[in-house]
Amino acid sequence: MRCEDVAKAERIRIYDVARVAGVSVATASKALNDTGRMTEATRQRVKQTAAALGFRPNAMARALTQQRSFTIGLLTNDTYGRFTLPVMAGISEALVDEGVSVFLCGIEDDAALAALHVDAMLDKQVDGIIATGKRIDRRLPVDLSGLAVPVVYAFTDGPSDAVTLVSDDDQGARDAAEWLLGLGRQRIVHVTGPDSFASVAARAGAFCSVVGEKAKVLHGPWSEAWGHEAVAQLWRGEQSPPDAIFCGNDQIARGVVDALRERGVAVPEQVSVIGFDNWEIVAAASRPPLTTVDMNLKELGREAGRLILQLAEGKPVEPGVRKLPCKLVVRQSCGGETIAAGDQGGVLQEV
Amino acid sequence: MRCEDVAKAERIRIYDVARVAGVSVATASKALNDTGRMTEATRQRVKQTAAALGFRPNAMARALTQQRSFTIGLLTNDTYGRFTLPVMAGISEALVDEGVSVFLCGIEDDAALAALHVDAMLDKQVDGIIATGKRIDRRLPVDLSGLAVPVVYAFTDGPSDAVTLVSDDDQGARDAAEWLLGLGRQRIVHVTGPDSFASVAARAGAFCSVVGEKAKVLHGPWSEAWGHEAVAQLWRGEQSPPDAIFCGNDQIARGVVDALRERGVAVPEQVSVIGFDNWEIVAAASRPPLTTVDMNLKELGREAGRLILQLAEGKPVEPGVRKLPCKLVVRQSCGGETIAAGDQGGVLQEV
DNA sequence: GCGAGCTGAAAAACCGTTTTATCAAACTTG
DNA sequence: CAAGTTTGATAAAACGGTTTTTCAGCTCGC
Repeated sequence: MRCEDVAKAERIRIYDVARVAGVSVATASKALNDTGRMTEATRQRVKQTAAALGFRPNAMARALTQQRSFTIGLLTNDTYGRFTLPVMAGISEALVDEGVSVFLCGIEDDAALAALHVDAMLDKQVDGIIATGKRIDRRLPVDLSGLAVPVVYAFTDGPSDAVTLVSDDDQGARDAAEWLLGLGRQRIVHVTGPDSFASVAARAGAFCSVVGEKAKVLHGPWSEAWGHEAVAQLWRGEQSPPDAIFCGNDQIARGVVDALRERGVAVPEQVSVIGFDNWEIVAAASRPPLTTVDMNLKELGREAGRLILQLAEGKPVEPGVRKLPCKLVVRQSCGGETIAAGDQGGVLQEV
Repeated sequence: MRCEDVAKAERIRIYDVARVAGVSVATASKALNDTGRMTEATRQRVKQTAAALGFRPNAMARALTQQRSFTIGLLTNDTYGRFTLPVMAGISEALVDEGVSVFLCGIEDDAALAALHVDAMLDKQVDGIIATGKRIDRRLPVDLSGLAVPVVYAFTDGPSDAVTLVSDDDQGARDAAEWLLGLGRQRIVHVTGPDSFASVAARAGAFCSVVGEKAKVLHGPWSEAWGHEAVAQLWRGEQSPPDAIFCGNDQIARGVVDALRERGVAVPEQVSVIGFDNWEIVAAASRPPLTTVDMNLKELGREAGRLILQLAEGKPVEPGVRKLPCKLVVRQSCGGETIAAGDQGGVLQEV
C-alpha cells in the first residue's frame, strides 16, 4: 500500500531485502558480506535488491554480534583544540572509509570528568581509545592502562609499554637550525618555553648540537609577551645582538617579530625568525608571516587512526614510541628562497 | 576458578547478575531500571549484586531494543574549531550526565564528505544531529531536512522550519555601542567584515541605531590586515579621527590596536577599542588585551544539547530561531572600570 | 545401486538487553 | 468459601543482524 510508505518511512531491514530477493535472511546476510557459499547469481540478485531498496544495516545489531562497534573514542584536554583538531582530522580521515566514527571527549584536566567519559565510552563498546593532549610530555588525568580496549597515545605521554606517537622534536629543531645556518646566519638564539617540558629540552639539545659552541638558549613562558621580553633582553646585552632567532612556538615568535619591528629591526633582512607549531592563525597573521616548523599533526592523527584500527582488529602492533618527522614551512620571516611549500602556508583564508 | 578471572576478564552481563542474585533476567532488568513491580527487598538485592559485580549494561544491546543509541552527531565545517570547540564543550556538558556521547565530524565544506559522515551517523542510529559552523548565516554543504532523526542548527543557517540557535548579534552590538557611549566617547566607528554576512548587517544596524546620525561603518575582510588598513584610512581622512572603534571580530580589533600603537595613539586613553567573539587566544594576547563581545557559545552549545535531547525523547520543541544573549567581556582596550568579569577574561594560561 | 562427498540454501542459535505475556500464590470480596 | 483481583516473579518474544548447524538434492566411485 502506498500509505505504508508514507506513514512511517520505516527503515528497511535485512529481512525485507531477503523477502524481496526471495531468499532467507541468512543467505541475504552472507550475500551482502561476501561470505558463505552460494551461486554468484544469487549473490548478485541479493546485492541488487539491497541497493534498490536502499538497505543500510543497523550498526547496533551488527555490533552486538560482531563484538565490534566500529566506533572509537578520542580523549583530549586541549581546550583550544589547536593540537586536537588537526589530530582529529587525521584520525577521522583514516577511519571514515572503514566506517568507523569518533567520539570526541574534552576533559579539561578534570579527573572525575575524564573517568565519566571513559566509562561512557566503554559502555558504548568503543573498539579503542586514542588519547591526545596539549603537549607531548604531559599526561591526561586518567589511567587508561588495563582497559579492555586498546589505547594509542598521540601527542601525549603514556605508559612506557604503550603505543605512542609523537612528532620528532629533535629533527624539527635540527632542520630549523640548519636552515638558519644555510642562510648564512652567524649568531643564532633559541627563545623557547619552560625547561620543565621534555620537548623544550629535546629541541634545545638538537639546536645546540647543530649550532655548536655559540648556541644560546633562553627559557620563558609560552607567550607573546615572553617574545617581547626576550628581544628586550637580547638587545640590551653588551655583545652584538643575534641575526637569527629560533622560537619554541609561534606565539613567542610573533612576540619576537612584533618586538623587532617596534625596535626598528627589519625581519627578515636583519634578523631571521623561525617559529614552531605552524599554528596558522598566528603564523600567517604575523608581519611578516612566520616561517615555522610544522609538526604534521594531521599525519600523526592518520597514523594513530591506522594503529588503533589494527589493534581493534586484533593484529599485533609493536609497542613503543614512534616519532613522526616535522616539516619546515617557509613563509617570509626568514628570507631565503620562497619554496613551493609556501603555497600551503599561504594567507589565512578566513570564513 | 581463579584463572577464569585472569584469562578473560569477561564483561559481566545482566545474566550473571540475575544468576548471582537468584532471580530471572527479566526481574534483574526491571530492578535495575526501576520499572516493573517487585518487592523492594528484591530490587535492592539485585542492585547490590550488580554493583558488587561491577555490572555495566551493554549500550549496543540496549540501543537495539530501545531504539535509542544515546548518541548524537555533531557536524561542523569550522576547521580551526574556534567556534565549534566551545559549542561542543557546552553540548557535551549538557549531555554527559544523560549518558549521551557525541560523534564529532569535520566536513570542511566538502559535500561528498558531509554525506559520507551523515550516512555513517545514521547507520550508527544517532538520536539526533546538531549542525554547527563558522558563521551564523553560512550553511553546511549538506541537506539535513527530511532525515529520520531530529536536527538542531547551532550557530549555522538552517531551513526556516528548523530549530535554530544563534547568538544575539543585535544585542551584542548594542551593548558594545552603549558601553562606548557610556564612557563618553563621541566619534565612534564600526570596522567590520564583508557586508555579505547577515550578522555583519545585523550588528551594523544595531550599532547605528544606538550611535545615531554620526555612526560610521567600514567593511573589509575578517583579518588583522584589514584592521591596520582601516586605521590608515581613518587617520588619513580630513575630519578628526574617531575616539572609539568597535570591531567586527577580535582579529580586526587586534589589527586596529596594533596599528594605533604604531601610530603613537594611546589605547585606551585616546581611543577605545572593542572586539567581537572573545577569542581568547587573540583577545588576551593583544596589547592591551581586548574588551570584546562574547557570544556565549558554550551556553549556546548547552542549549543545543538540551533541545536535541528533548527532540530525541519525542517531546515537542517549537521550531524557529532562538537568540541567546551576548555578554561584554571587559579587559583593558576600552578604559572604564575593570569589572569583576575581568577575571575570566584574564591572561591566557597556556599549556 | 548405494553410501560418500559436495553444493547451495534454509533453519536455528546467538549477541545482551527490554518488554510482553503468562502464571502461581496470596489476598479480597460477597 | 468460590470467584475475582492483586502481587511478585518468570518464560519467551522481540530488536536486527551474523554465524553455526542442518539438510535436501546432486554427482561420483565402486
